[in-house]
Amino acid sequence: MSGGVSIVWFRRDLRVEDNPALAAGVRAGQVIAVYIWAPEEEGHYYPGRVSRWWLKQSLALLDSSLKNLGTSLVTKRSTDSVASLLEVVKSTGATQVLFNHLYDPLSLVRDHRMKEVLTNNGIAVRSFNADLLYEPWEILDDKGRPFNTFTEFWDRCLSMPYDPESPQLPPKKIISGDLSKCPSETIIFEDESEKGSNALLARAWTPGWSNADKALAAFMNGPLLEYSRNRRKADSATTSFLSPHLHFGELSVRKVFHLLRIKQVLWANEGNTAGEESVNLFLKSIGLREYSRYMSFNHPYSHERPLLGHLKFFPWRIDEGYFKAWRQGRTGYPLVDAGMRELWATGWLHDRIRVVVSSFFVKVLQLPWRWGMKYFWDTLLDADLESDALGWQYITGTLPDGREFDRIDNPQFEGYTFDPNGEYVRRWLPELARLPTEWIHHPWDAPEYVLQAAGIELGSNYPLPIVKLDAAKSRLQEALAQMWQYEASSRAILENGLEEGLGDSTEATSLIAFPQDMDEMDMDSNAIRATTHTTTTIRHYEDQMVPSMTTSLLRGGEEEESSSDVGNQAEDSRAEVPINQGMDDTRMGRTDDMQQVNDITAALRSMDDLQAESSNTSGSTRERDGGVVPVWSPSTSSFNETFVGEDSTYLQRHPQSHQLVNWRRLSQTG
DNA sequence: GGCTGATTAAT
DNA sequence: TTAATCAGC
Repeated sequence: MSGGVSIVWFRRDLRVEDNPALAAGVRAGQVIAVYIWAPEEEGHYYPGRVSRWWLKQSLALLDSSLKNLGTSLVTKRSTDSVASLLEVVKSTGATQVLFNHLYDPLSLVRDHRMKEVLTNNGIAVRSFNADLLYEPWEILDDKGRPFNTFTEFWDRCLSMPYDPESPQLPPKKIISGDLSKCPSETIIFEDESEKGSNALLARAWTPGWSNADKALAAFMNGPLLEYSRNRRKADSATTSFLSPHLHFGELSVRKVFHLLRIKQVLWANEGNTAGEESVNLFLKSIGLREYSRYMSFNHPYSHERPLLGHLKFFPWRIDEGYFKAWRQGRTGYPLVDAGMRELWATGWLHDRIRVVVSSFFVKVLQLPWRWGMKYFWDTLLDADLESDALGWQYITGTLPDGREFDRIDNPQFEGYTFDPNGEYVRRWLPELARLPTEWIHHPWDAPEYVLQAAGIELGSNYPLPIVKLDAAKSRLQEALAQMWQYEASSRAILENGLEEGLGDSTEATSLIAFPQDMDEMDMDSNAIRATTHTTTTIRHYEDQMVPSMTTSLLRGGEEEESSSDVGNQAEDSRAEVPINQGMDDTRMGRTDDMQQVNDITAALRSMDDLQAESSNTSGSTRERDGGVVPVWSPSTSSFNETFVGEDSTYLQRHPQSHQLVNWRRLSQTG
């Protein structure tokens, strides 16, 4: 292979350090580094404004690093990244393509297709792990099945018989391939209207892999020590600020892991238990990121479907007024509103506050969790499909180890926990700045003279609670009762064998469309065309395993009518929304009966999908450093047996729930 | 040192 | 809510 030309396809691995694909290219001879911008392939998940801003800076820094090493980054604007890649291969005479793995559902499918297309064109394709401590298929329980609770997963990660790969140094020099026939194309990452807002971001953030390294050092030499003590503050100053760097792969998580471990040993030797504990906690948050990829790989639809089936029947409120009030920070609950204002203003939110606002969204407002997830996607600087899907499913209670759905968190109490002095609220809600701490998290209880002295007129310059908590509690009980009822009737339909007629006669989907005021954007059907047949290619150990996904499963995303940029919409309409003077519950639209019928039929349909799923592919094993690593197969992935285990307390308390999505039963029939 | 009620964190 | 840890007896 020496002397050959390799394409190194950069995606979310925007670093030269500890980048296995790049290193392999350098070893093999000449390198052509390529970045392809094809956001239309992301469908609904076209990157938001702040995310694009970050990407632009990060690519510029990567390019300059590559230039110092001897080549430069070729950028391409495309609507079909596989076709573009093939073009680059042909125009440069490359003989192999190297890339690092991604685990979001769209990438899994696209990368698999890419591999097939290139291989059919006689091009060698090799892929690597650069994003995780361990590949998802390496972490299995004693029976060889994937874990379905985080704690078990993470315990296993920390007790693996072999350590995560050690981070590699950057190459000293790159021999560039001939770029003359492969010119870069200009990529437009921001439009004129976005530039003003983006200018502010540069004050707080410095994207790019070398800056990520500095941020890591700053965190490890500073806030890390106090991490366990400080993590309960709404104030972000004590967090690592690494998540956007990690999202774009500017920072190697393996490097983070190894450095943390070294630090931990040092502190342990000094008897510094607080420091030791802090490292454990921070590692856990790294672990959650790992787990999000793990879940996405094993359940490639988890960004749009609840993993516990009964939630399909929850009667979400399709209420754009609620949605808007939440986005604008006008719910009347100061901690929630402060969070939403901070998110809007900065693209950032402390993890604790993300939990607060999303829990409020799902349980008090009863809005569909995917709307909230989409808004996070559009506005967060560290927007990350896998992490956000995991987070929202956790909050919604659709994971076996998620929060319990029927418990409503109280923003007032959370306020005094996370923001005891009200500083956070005062910073983001200037209209409440003069309110004494005693009332800062529940202004609706404040005596009139206190409000007057603080210049607050509730319902005028700050809203009354959009929904009172006791009302929210009873509404939630009703909704849950309804959910179980729908679930029971759909189960009855199933057991009576009526599913065929229903399942085939409708195009319904269990997905609730994003609000109509978002721009329509169709998915590129090529991008999500699933491969239902199996290739017999021999896998290299570093190869990407591909969970098989049926077309019908993926089509859920296509069929959906909607949307792209919630964030822009929010911006446009921000000023127009009057303060909500305590909304009348009866005005709130529920998903109507038709929607419920659709949901039920869709649930039935998805069972067909699952059955189709289980008939695909076959498993095998292969060597890895002397150990045997299972290759992905349906029996170790996805849909069978998962979440019906006895280990889930939620399911124990709600035994009805797993009748519907009993994947063990499904895979037997499939 | 062991019991008991309070506190807290929970993926 | 519950399990685990902690303070105080």
